[in-house]
Amino acid sequence: MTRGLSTGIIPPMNKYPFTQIEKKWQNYWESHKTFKASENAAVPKEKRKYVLDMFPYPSSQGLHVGHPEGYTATDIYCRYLRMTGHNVLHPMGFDSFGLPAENYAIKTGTHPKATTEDNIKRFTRQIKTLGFSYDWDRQVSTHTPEYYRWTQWIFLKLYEKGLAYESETPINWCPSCKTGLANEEVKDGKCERCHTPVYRKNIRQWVLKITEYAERLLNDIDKLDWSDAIKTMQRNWIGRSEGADVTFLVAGSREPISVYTTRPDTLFGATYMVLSPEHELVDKITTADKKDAVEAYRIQASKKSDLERTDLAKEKTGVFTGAYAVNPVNDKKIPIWVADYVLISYGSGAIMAVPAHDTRDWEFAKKFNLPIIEVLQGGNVQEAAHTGEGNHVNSGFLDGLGKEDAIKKMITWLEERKIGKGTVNYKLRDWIFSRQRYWGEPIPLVHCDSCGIVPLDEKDLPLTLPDVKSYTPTGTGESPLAGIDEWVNTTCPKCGGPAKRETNTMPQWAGSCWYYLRYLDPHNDKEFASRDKIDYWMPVDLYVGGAEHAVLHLLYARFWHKVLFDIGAVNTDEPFQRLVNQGMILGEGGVKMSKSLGNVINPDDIINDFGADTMRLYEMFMGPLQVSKPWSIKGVAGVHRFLDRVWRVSERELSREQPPAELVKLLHQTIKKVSHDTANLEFNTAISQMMIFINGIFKEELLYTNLWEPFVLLLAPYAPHLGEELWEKLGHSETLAYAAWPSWDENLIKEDTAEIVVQINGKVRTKLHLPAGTVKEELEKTAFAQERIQSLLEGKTVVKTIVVPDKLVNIVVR
RNA sequence: GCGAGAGUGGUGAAAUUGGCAGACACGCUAGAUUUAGGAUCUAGUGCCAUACGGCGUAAGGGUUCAAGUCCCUUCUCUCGCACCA
Repeated sequence: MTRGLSTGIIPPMNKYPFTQIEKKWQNYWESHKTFKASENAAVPKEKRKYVLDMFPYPSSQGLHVGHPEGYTATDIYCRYLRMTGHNVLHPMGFDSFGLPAENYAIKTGTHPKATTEDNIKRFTRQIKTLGFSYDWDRQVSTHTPEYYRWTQWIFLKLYEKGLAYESETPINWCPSCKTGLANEEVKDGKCERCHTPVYRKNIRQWVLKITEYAERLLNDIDKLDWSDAIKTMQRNWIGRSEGADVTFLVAGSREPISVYTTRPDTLFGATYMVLSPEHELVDKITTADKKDAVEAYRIQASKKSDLERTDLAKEKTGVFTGAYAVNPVNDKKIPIWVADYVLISYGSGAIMAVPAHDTRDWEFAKKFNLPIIEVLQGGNVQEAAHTGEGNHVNSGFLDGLGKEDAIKKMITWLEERKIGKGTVNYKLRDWIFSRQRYWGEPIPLVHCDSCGIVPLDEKDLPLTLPDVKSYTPTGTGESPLAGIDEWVNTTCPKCGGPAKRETNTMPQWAGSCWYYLRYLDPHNDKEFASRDKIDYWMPVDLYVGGAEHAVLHLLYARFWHKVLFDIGAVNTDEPFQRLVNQGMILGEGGVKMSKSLGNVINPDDIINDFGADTMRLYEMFMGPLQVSKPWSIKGVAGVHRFLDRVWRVSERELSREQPPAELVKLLHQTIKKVSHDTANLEFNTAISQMMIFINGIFKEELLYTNLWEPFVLLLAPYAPHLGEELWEKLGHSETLAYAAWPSWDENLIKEDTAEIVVQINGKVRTKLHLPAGTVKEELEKTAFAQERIQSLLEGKTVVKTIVVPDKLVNIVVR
């Protein structure tokens, strides 16, 4: 027996044979296909539920304790739904393209497919040992050609709609992963995956026009039943702002420069302009004598990583181009500078600087001695930028106006003269969609010398990944696919002439953008999913997963779904109606679980020592699903003790007699509480109530069937193996997975006596036990009649008395 | 800096609408049992006080008969964004 070695503590003696029980029922469910879902037309729409887990990346580390948290929550909920008469779709699959398998391939030469499929096997086994009620016949893995055929198909639709384009603009380059990254994959200027600082690099990229959907992605957030935290994050990420584009002309050359500003009303205070170092006009406008200085500055700026560029924000840098622009409102000549505090990627990459009322411009102006002109009253602009409200001054036709009016008036003025217009801007940028790596979906396009870019014909999908000799990225901006001549060289689908395949692959997010649709019809080889099945199940009723996907996966998937909606392929414009983010499970003591701290818990060990039911129950008992909470092996043992007690109770002699009224009441209270809490995903308090129930009947010698049968059904979604075993012990031959959920009788729950708290000035002085429903007058009378109350009231004046039936009497005295 | 969320015993936490703060569990204390037990059972366990009683939900203020819950100020922590013009 090696039991106990793995978790480091000796587990309680195995009083209930969880190992055998769990194996037995897992086999039963699998062989009976107990949880197979089908599209039964007789079930009305509101009784169909699609409950989805975020599918895992099958890493080589296997499952960690964070995975079962969300999976257990949805599993309990699904089992509850089935027992309450719902048709439930609950699938699982794998997000199986990704860098770790490829990096491993570079190191060892093992094909990522082999690693990935081994890991999938391991994950599947681990997930199955937890007894989740997935319909495994619907499992999908995004790396299989049967799956990515349709990922490519959707890409072609995006391309057809003009939502995919090639671009050479600078992108975030991770030198360690040797690939470009989307903005969403950069955190604090570092690669989200490997924490290497990223820098900007010009690479030919495929980009998806997510910005075209920015407004809808923003507005439709309101329709979603998601946490405010995630909704706010998405809104901030989209970052809508209203303002104006204003065109300045370069003095002399009359070259137009467009700037975006949210404060066109401060135009009279614009004392200089700034172009970002990457701005295309820099070369054109820089005067001969400044060429060297400007060029040096641009080179210096381009070498900075994003991290350096933002971290060194305290000290503004910049260089004068020698050129001047004309401020269109007053025809004043203002100098044009180049500075890296202006970003090429936002607005037009150029700004009008209003140092009096913008902190960044103020700092810059102070450093380089540029004029500061106050146009809003209320501060001392020589001392600090005044960014608050104020009436306009020094602003010609805007003088005396407040912010709102002045903005409106200025926009009208600009529009009349055709030198500007009101516009909306977004922080959201287009989604850089190609990766210079091997292990991803090939992009189904070819480059033809005579026809240009030509999409593959749908019937030629999937375009499969060829085998390569070396997985090492070239690092020059081409994927390892570029080295496979026989794959790269092809013929043009349009003209039949020689052509080259696109060698970039799709980012990992591609497959997860639509997997919830493939579950609906995973074996369909005619369509990505049949419309009937989409109509039957969509949208997803409940989606549970970690908050780390707040702006990546969840925004991308919403975008693709809207595109699919627009081409008439799906029935809803949002995929995930309700979203719940589970909290993180921390190590003992509240620190993060990490390999370096050696505090990572392997679910296999817990299952070996305590059983899957204990593992499930413990993770739900720790606290509310949505919050982070620390692991405690003592807590695991405590929950195991509870299940052990349940088992021991079940071994008592069964009695068909009517149980004592007190216990019937306890049962009905328990049914009510567990029903309510399970429906609301408040599993921790539901478990507490079941513990209270067991504590209540534990003292009895007999086990009353009338109490036990309903309780077993309540427990079953939480501890399904034990539930089935106890159900069988009660003489049932069929699974309880579809047994009717117990109902409660409100009359049996009612207490017949109420404990009434008697307070004086809000402090509890005594308690009364009176029949429930006793009228106010009677309560008040009884309260005042109490000896203790009488003595405490001596010498005091009663100001008033508040009576809450069945709750309290509060006597206010002076 | 901006945005969002959270602060309750020794620990994880609970508390429909403002109505007995701390359910349930861990840990701890004492006892029972001796069946190898770190198993099981019983009782106790917010803090101060021998007691009467008092004090307690980050701190301070407010509304109210009554506040963990509502309002204001401050502090701390977590998460997200971060020169977004």
